[in-house]
Amino acid sequence: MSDSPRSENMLFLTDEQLRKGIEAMFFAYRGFTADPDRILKKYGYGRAHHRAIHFVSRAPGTTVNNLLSILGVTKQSLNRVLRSLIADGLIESRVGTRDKRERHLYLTETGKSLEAELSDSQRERMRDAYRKVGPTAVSGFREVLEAMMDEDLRRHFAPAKDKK
Amino acid sequence: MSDSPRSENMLFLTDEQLRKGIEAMFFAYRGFTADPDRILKKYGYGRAHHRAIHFVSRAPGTTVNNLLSILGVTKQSLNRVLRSLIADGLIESRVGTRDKRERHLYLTETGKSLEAELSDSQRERMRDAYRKVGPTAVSGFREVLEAMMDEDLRRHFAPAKDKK
DNA sequence: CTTGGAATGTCAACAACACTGACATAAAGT
DNA sequence: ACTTTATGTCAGTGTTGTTGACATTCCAAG
Repeated sequence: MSDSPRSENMLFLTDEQLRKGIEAMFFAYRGFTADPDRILKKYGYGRAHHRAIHFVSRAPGTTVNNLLSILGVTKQSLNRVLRSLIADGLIESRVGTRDKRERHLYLTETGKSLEAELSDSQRERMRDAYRKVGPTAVSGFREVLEAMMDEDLRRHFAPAKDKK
Repeated sequence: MSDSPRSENMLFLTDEQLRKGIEAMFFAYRGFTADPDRILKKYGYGRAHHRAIHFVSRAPGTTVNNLLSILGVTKQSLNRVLRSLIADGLIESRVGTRDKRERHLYLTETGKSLEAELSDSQRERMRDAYRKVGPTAVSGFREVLEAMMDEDLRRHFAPAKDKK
């Protein structure tokens, strides 16, 4: 391998290419959060509320502790957000039946409707982007994202991926 | 095309697939910023400082106004960050020669060294992810990201892409 | 030349949301 | 009984966004 047969395949690993990837990530994430941010502002909420709503919607009945480990914030920080969502009637907190220390979280009808409004807007942007580039690019996109996550995050993300 | 030959190619546009893409974006971005965040904390800086340093490094001599339109924040917000970076001797602000209202920004040697430390760590993560998935996936990744940006952001991002 | 507006940047005050630390309560496990 | 776990709360702090007010500089119309 004197002439390094792989070298032509490694051009995407130059510092310049990587810098472009970094900036693309920055700008894309901004675009990605722009629509929900606009909607949230109407209701006086922020991104933290969106994340809580999203993951409660994805896993109804989840506990506060579950949410904490997924979101990776402190309980004080999460609690401030949950308190306002519960007070406003978007999230319902039920004391656990088996373990009464736990609080299980559910979206109310109002909560579901905000969740739908938020995820519709975000899905629409993602759908537009996906449609533009086609399934092959999308699959590459997902591969890179998963490779970029921390290992412990991947666990939360795709727990049922081994059914291949 | 009575049986819709494209339908099998549209499976990646289901709500479930889109939701997964949304979450992947969330988790990947967190991993993406984790390393720089750790480094920045050592010096008492935050993400805003990173962004300022990054774009000053990319375009030395840029003006505050330029930076504002790229970063999409208010000038007051940027100014606080710039002030501390200038006070700490990481960025140098030179009054414009042609237009004395403008301030042109440059990294000092100290600034360059922090920039290198930050971008090295971020590039390393991106390089690892890229290596894992290969050039085809990377190209798809970049395509989706660019499609997901806002149009006005894409302008800042790839101004010299027409040399095809 | 002067005056007034536009562009550029700075300072001050405030809000959102993350953090740490300390503490309270209730329930479960040993 | 004692410890651990799950949750919630209070107080304080830091980063980063916001708006408002203001200073400086440039430029162009009178």
